[in-house]
Amino acid sequence: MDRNLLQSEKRKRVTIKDVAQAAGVSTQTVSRVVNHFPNVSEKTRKNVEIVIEKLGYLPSRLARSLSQQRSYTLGIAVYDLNYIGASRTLNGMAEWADELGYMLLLKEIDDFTTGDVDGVIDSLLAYQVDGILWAIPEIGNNHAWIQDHLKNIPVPVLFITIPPHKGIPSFATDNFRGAMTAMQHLLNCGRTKIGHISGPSGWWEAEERKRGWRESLMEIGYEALDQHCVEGDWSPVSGRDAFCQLLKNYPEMDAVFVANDQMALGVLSEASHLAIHVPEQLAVIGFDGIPESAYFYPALTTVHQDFHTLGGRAVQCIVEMIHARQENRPVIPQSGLIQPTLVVRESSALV
Amino acid sequence: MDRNLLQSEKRKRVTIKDVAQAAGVSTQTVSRVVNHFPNVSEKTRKNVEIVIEKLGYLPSRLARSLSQQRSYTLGIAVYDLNYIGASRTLNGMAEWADELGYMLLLKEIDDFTTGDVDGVIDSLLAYQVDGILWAIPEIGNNHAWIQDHLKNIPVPVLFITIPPHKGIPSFATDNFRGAMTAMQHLLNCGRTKIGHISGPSGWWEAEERKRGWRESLMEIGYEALDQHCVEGDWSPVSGRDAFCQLLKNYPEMDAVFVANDQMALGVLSEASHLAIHVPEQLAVIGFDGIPESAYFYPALTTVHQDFHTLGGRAVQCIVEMIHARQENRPVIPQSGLIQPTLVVRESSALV
DNA sequence: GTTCAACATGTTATCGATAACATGTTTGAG
DNA sequence: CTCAAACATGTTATCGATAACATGTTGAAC
Repeated sequence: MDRNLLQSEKRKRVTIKDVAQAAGVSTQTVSRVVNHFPNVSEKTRKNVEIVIEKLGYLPSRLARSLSQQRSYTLGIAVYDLNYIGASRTLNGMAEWADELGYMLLLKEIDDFTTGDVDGVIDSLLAYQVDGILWAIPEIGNNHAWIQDHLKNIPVPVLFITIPPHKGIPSFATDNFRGAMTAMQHLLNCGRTKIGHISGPSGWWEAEERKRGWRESLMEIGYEALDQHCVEGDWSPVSGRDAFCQLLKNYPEMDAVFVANDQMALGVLSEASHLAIHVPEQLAVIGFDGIPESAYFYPALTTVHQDFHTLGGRAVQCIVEMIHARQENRPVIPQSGLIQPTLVVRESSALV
Repeated sequence: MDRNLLQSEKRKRVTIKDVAQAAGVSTQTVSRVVNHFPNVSEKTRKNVEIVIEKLGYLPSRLARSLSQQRSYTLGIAVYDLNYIGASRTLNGMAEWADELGYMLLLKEIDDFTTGDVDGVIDSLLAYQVDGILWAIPEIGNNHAWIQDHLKNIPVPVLFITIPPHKGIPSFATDNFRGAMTAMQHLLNCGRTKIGHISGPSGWWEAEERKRGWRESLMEIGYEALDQHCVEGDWSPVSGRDAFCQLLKNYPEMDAVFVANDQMALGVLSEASHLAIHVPEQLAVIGFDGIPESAYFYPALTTVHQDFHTLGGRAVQCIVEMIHARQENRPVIPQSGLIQPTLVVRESSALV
């Protein structure tokens, strides 16, 4: 019964030709009307518009892309949408892309260690994206290919969450500064025996946060010992496990700086089981500022990064690059570091 | 200095013509090689492949889409990527889209109450998507347009997280059954005075969960009173506020079924502040099964929905619909309800 | 040695739009 | 009244590929 309903749409798409014919003008004139060109008489314009409305004509962006050699489409390569950072960044991108009249072509990759990076780029380029936003975390030197391949990519590429390289446009949160701020806060609270639970080694973000931990300790003359830092994989479980290890390595620890909120949650949970009082016995501070963190027990002090803005800025930036190239202006690679902000809550009260 | 590097790519894209010329064959032959058609001599094929490799030829999917009248692209309309469900669903979609050779064209909309739904659809159709996945929550009857417009959409549309309608393909989690399971569990634990914190009224998901709450109580002869349910907006804050209200409305309450984990987190947090012991005095159960919930304090019992599978199934389903239409087979609208699973943790232990 | 199928390849038209160029029509200055 | 600029519109070529059709070659059957 409903077959009818679902099949009836087999009819052909209304094209510019149909409109032209129905309106008794050339396709070019229709095109002019659609694109709001000047030099179309008011009468013709009205007439064409009426026909367009009547036929329900929808210009094919595809055809336009082909003839104009640009698609008003941005290619987005993301690593793992399950990661809150990725989805929020994407959220910011979507908003601005919409604002600026671009569509997003999404490609999620699950394993960024393999070399099929080219495959991803190619599949985006095949769709003629006008620019590429590369939001894959930099781990180790999996960006080695950048140097090799960038010059072969015919559209602007902007990297998200990679360290600033000379001449390579990128946006990222200032992880190092964020970490320093967090540590400063702990020190201000009177803690000095501060352990660290880091993200997976090799990840730039993890390294930077760890560096913040290390350097802030060194600044005040303390040494950041290797065994005072245990590595997690960003997940709550790993945070808990790392915490257990850390307790062994560093029993006198009075604070712990955890590289993200989810692992911090694992820490809080375990601390509670072990009857370790937070913040009295142990101050805990996280990173990311996920909305849940305000309701952890106790409420988590954290370094809040503004993913939404990050994504938004990235889109604005790459669109600017695209326009520059379009108009044959030189494309000046810009890099931006977004400053995160410290959100102080219960888990790090004064001693 | 790096201007050079970033501008050097101005050179033209390598097209099928370039390859044809360089290989001394017609474009058609190149096309045949690229698409692995039979009836190409081994010698020619090898030769062409070598030229392709040498020139770095990348077929334009755009051109192909235009001539084939299909784009191997799926349009995705999502509501709010910040919502964990949306991003995880998208994750599942991306995985399967990749698997099946489709790209995702993403459109996020922020306000689904306004009538510019057509605008979103049109912008997807303009890009000639082969099918549309509509992952916008159904609130109230904002789907009224479905009946009116579906027949005008020239590609298959599949709805995610809307109630099954006759003849309209959709996928969703079985919220009602999930809620029933949750309630059953609480009842098994010996709780009978069960309150509910619902999602925003009008949301189908919220209504279904609430219905599960109501009906399971009625089944055993209890009445679900209006004041025993307070509405939240899915956020932790709202969960906390609703909980406070609920405590007033229903002081003797011994369990609360919360419509999502984030609001449940708000409840746990407040309970802890008020020194209400969970689960001894109050059992708490959530919905969604976000990974953090295992580390809440206490660990949260919850109804886990498999967003990833939901997204994946949706993509598989719409691709099947697309193929059916392509081959002029009748498109039989399928609807699927994905069953969620109960995850029992500390927050709901036996009395 | 024909003849026809199977194979290999090339030609032309087409997808839906726009760019570039061409043509015809006003209109106003002189 | 003439002429050129300004305006309105149409024609043709093009974007990069593929479908449909056309042609040429080979080889096996009779």
